[in-house]
Amino acid sequence: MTGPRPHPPARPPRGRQRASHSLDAVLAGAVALLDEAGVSALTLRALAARLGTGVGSIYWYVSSKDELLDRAIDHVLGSALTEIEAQPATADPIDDLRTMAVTLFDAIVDRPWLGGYFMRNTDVKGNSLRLYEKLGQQTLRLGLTPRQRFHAVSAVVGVVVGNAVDMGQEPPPEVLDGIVDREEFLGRYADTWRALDAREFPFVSEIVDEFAGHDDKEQFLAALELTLAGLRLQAGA
Amino acid sequence: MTGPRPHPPARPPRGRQRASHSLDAVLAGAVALLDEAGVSALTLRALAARLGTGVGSIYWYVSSKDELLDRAIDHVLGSALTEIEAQPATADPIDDLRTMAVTLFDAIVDRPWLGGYFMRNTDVKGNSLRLYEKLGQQTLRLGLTPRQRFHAVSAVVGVVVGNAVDMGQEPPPEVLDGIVDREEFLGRYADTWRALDAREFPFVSEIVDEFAGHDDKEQFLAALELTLAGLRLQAGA
DNA sequence: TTCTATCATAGAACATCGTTCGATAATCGG
DNA sequence: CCGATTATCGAACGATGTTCTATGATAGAA
Repeated sequence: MTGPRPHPPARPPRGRQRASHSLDAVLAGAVALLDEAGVSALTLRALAARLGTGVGSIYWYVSSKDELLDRAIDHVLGSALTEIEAQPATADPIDDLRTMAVTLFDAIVDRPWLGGYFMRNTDVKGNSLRLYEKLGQQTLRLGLTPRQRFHAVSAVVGVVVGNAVDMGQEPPPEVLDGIVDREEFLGRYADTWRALDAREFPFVSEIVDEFAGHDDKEQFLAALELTLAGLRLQAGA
Repeated sequence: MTGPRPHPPARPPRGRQRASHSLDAVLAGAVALLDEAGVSALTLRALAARLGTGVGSIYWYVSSKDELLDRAIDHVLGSALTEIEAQPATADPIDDLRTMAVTLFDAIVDRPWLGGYFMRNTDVKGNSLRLYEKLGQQTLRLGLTPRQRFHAVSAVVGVVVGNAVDMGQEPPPEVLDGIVDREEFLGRYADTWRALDAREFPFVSEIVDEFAGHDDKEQFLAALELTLAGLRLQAGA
């Protein structure tokens, strides 16, 4: 084994690039890994390899992997935030609340790995807090007590999170490798349900077809509609 | 280093105990570890030490750590299921739905580690599916389409999950060690929020006091009430 | 009783991961 | 030109999930 070979510059040192890797580059690489293969693919070594640096370098920009994940999440939440801020306000706060929630959900559809870690850190300076604020501002236009407002936003966020964690689960290897598509996977699952005794499982038996062809987005929208209906009722009273 | 010392019987081989460690014993040990210090404490080596065996033995009962976790979850969900099955049905399906959801949530309050992994596997033969069925049976008493029933149950489960994942997060070390209690931790968090500009963060500023003294259970109940109200509206129409 | 196939156990060994650490450039103010 | 700061790299460490082989226990067959 050769000793530690000192510093073969990974990049041509030409030009004046002060820092060959900024924090943004590290975050972008992390997000790319997450997008490609989920949370399990985000590895310090894999990230270093993608950036063409060593593992130690990453720790100069970030103090731990947890912080790396937090910052990566905040990074992508920034896009959702600007998108939400661009949406014009209508006369109905609850309609606006729905639009925002849908935007959030869509962001998670695009990046399923977000599902499990969404709203992990409501840090000041973070985009989570701004998102939270944006949602809350709509409740300020409703005739509610502060506590009701607080609970209303929590409920809406809860609906988003509750429906997103399902998607956050890493799909089984056979569908990830493309051997089996999602439709067939769901179909197999449904078949095991169909084999159940309809007397012991009357509900599952009745909705198995709905499950077999179910759309996550539609499912989320239905759940959102229920809490928004409840909220409208509460605000009207 | 001494060589592999063969087989010091971990248990007195008296009596007729066929297997000194049953699957139930392994699961009980896993649950105990989870209850004591969360998911990060569930380690094959820690579990082996607690059971007084070797790591390899555990793999005789379980094929992977994922399966171990799945089975441990299903193990504790069994208690929740029997508790739910013991609840007498009332005349109002939605009231029963609420009772069941609360029971589920309470189970997660007792075992915060459940939060993140709740409803991970709706395997046949598993208690998740039976729980799902039990919830669904209440919707069968409502005037809804199959799709609406399917969505209703998903919504209720979503509320439970959405409010449970927050609790599933492992608390920071300082509160886990008892140096700082939860109240003070929340208080510090709230203080950083209070320092925000009220013009830029009108909502957060208004609800910061609600947040500082908020109760997870109450928050969950409020969210649940909203979707149940929406559901009642839908069933009535 | 003895033999043998199966049940069950134990822990070393391996690959991978997050993290730490010291060595070493590159850069810049003085 | 020099010290301090900034930035980089990869070896090494400890912990973890998993595999593997060796071995003891057990029960039925001979």
